[in-house]
Amino acid sequence: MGRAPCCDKTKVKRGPWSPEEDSKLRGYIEKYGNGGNWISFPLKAGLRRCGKSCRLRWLNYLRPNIKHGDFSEEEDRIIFSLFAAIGSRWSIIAAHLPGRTDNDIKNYWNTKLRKRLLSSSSSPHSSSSMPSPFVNPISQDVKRPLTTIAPSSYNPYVVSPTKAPISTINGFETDDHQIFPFVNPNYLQDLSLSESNNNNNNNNFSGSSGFSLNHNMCDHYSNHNSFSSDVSGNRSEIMMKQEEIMMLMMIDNHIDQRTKGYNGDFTQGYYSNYINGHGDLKQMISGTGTNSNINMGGSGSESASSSSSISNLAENKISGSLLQHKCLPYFYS
DNA sequence: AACGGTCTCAACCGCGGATGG
DNA sequence: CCCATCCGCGGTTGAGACCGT
Repeated sequence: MGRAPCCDKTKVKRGPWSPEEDSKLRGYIEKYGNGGNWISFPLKAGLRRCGKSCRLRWLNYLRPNIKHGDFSEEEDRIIFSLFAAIGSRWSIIAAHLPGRTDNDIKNYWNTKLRKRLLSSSSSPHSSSSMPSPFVNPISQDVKRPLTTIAPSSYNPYVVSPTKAPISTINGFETDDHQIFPFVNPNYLQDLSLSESNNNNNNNNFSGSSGFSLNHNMCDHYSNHNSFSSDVSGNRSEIMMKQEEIMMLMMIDNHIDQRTKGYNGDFTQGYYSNYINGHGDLKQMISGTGTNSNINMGGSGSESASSSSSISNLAENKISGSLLQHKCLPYFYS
């Protein structure tokens, strides 16, 4: 049994609003407000519309101080940062952009920003002024799934005990030189970050500063069982959950900002708590919640001994920045 | 000019959560 | 607690605008 509709669809007008309807809606709200109840609002205001439709029209279009028109670069930057931190929480993102509605931002993301993000990932030297965290110097030298793959169709844990080369797995073709991001929601567990100087771990992708990208996926592919060997010159491929790659975006972005003297607060404590499973990733990145005040100095043997590794990453960006390594994330959807 | 494909964005839909009786 | 109602959100749709041929 489905949910009861909020109103009788046969008795209300649908589709675009006329200037007369707009005027009625605006006039009534300016005079009386919505009366605390959108459902009964149309009757009171003399509109043959669904209450939800009235609410939407008011909030997204008629309400005062709504900003229409192009987004600024600063707004782009804020959207990128917040999306990286919290995902598609459009209402929260909108709260950081006065005059913009969640619907506006959602549309803008879906039609413009996401495409820019994708094109930046396939363009090794993007000239775009927006953050380009997906820029990958070897992006022309990778394979991708040819078409959208259902998440369940790709499961190396079940299908691939023989460690087949990644290029033979569903959808990959050797000669495919394009990149297309997908999101695979299945493999959150396959990736984590840590700060370590242990380069002997085959499941680590180690930057020169001792920063490690731990991944279990490589267990499943004999030709990718060691990222450290791959980064010495050959391509690496890795499956990542969207949230994970967004985290890397944030890291790279913050490292970027640090190199420019930005007074960033995204430092080691966040990593440590993330990799130790102590905190909520979103809270850590967005700086909210109980993990927002984690001290950055580091404590305990591991973090104390590597307290400067994030700084090292910043200072040795060419060798240290994750996304400049030949480690390409694939997205699945 | 005509046509078809693509893009944009206002509007819709249905769900989850909050609230109050 | 349970249930009904409403609100707010995020995903999706589709009409019209735009663009390339």
